[in-house]
Amino acid sequence: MKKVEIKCPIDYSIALLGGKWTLPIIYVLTKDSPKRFKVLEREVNGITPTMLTSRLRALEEEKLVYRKIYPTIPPTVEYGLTENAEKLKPVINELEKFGLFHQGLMK
Amino acid sequence: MKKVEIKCPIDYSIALLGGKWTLPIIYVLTKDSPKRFKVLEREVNGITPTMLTSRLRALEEEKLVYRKIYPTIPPTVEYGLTENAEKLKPVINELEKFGLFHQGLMK
DNA sequence: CAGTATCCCATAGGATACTG
DNA sequence: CAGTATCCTATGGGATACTG
Repeated sequence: MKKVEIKCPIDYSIALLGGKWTLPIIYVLTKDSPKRFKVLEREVNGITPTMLTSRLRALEEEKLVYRKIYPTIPPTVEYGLTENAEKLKPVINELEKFGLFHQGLMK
Repeated sequence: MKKVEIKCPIDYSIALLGGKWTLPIIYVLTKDSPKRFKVLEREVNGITPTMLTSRLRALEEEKLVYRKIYPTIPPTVEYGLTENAEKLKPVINELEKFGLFHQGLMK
């Protein structure tokens, strides 16, 4: 057991999740998934299409989000959480608890 | 990281903790606190004095770290976790678990 | 020892316009 | 609808040198 490198997974997680939009996107998907692009754009407050596309592509590569295309006219694309993303729920839950605590602390 | 008035606790936590060095600094302090500046510089791998100072000042303002100065020659300054920072342990723990899981997933 | 003072840069993120 | 294509900016972060 190398206790010394135990902080690496934390760096790793922060690199993965620490962006401005990553967890907000995942969060709205935890409440209801899958969702269409336009719905995400509306529910993730303040995000632009460019950023949304960019983050969704990354999340796909990281196997946290899947993408399903329906060849309709006009196009329909659905984004949903993968099984792997289930593992994020405790993380989100703890971040939420801490956020609430610290917000209370600072005012 | 900027101080914003964010409603969503998750956005808030990410804004607070999402930087490159914040959690690494806190993490080494969870293992043993307080620590002197030089010790932190050594244990937080890769950090520069500039960044370390910058992050420690922010963490002080956020009441997660305290600073104690001993008027010795040469100067001694100790940094330690506050009680509030205890609330971060579950967050760190979950981030660590997720990091390990996802690292395994991706290789 | 415990920092500052500068200067610099990459890139995350944003604004706007356009398309299959 | 679901994106791209451009272009641009702010700032988080880094390198180096210096000081009370």
